[in-house]
Amino acid sequence: MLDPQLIRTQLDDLTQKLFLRGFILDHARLAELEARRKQIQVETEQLQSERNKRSKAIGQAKAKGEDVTPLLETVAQLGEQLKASEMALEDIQTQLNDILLGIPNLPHDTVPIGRTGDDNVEVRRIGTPKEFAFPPLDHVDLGAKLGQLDFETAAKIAGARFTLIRGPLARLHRALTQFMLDLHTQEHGYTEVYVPYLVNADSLLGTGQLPKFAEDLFHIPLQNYYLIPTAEVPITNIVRDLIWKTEDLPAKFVAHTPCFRSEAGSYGKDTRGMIRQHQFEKVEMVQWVKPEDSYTALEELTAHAETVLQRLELPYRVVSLCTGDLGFASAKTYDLEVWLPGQQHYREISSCSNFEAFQARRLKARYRDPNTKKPNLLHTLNGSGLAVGRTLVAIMENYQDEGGRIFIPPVLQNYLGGRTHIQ
RNA sequence: GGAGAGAUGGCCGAGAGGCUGAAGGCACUCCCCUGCUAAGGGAGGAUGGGCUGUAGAGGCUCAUCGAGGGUUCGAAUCCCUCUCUCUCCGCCA
Repeated sequence: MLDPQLIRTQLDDLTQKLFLRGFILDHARLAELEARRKQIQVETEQLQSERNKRSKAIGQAKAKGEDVTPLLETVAQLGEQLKASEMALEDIQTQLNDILLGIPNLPHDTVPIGRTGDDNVEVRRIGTPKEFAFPPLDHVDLGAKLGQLDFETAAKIAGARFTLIRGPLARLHRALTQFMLDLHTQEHGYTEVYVPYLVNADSLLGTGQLPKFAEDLFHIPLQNYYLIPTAEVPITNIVRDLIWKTEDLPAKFVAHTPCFRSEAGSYGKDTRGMIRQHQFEKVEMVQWVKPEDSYTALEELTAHAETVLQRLELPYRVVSLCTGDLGFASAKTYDLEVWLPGQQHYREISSCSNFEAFQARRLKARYRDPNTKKPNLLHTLNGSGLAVGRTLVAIMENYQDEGGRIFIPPVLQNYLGGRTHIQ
């Protein structure tokens, strides 16, 4: 959520910045609602003040043993008036709040301006795609050849967009999460957390998935739980409604969780293979930091994710998302895209974002500023480190040989009991 | 699932219709005292919002005692619903 002050004081500027990311703000309606809000709120508070004064007087008169009936008469219609005013205020505040909750974050000044993914800017490219002496297969064919990747059985058990992995490949998949967690906890200073995979609506509201993106989520209506679409939700909500100890900043947490996404609206997109699934594993890094540190933190967080790719010796590039491609809550995002020989394309494998105070405002996530001694909103960040399923895909495709064997990257071999390849 | 108890400021903990935005304590900030530390004395201080403004100085004001409704001129305090926590029994990985 944006600072409501911006709507009062810098509506034009705001409208313009939001336009850059493709969001049309209903400027006139907002201005009108805001004017009415101001009038009604002042009115309501005056009435409340009046009521408080008179009630206090009644109490004092009563204490002295005086007759209070004349005083009671003077308050008689005040109650009705107040009730009507309060209802009007509540109504308008609900309207304003609904609008506010639907407004995306403002892009940071360093975010490239553009409309679609084609306008994203490549920041750097690390590693060189391997030249294969044969036409490299994609992971689906490789998995079928190995007999270890089975989409048909998964479809029977659950439906489309699910995967069944067998044997050594399943172990490799598990090894990847262990490797990633070990790296981030042992070398990057993150605290591992185990979190709920089902969350309530408040948590999703806090991180920004609700109310706008309900159709992307799996919802369990009976108990009113939602399956998490990313560990960002449970981890970031650790700070909800808290004043975090300033000496415990920056806070850095990492978790491995499954992620569940309905993928509504992506029909026909990435239908082949395990690139886009209803259920996938991810190792997620989350930080909350002082506002002045958040852009340094974004660079560090991105580097932490990159380290995974570097250790796995996978070629990748870093892309700065343009204003039009930015996620709803993000002020700035770097995507890491790994090279997939089977597709001859770089594909997103991690997304690292700085949300500034956008989530923190919804979450009431604060710290005490040592200078002012006042609570202040934190900045939150997160990034995948990495998406495990896609990492498995990347390893299969980049480490295949002509016979369809998959070599295991050296850093992973210990996690697989010394195994050097899968066949 | 059954029976009971509870939820109050950064933390602990009183309060049981009006003078309580909330005693007391801890932690915190400032001052005094002390050779240093410890101890002691004094002062301050919740959070969020609105209006005004010499616009992070001030002034006025509203809301908030788990959440949401209700009763009342007036609710932390009474009533209803919900959530969560704890204890005992049952069940279970």
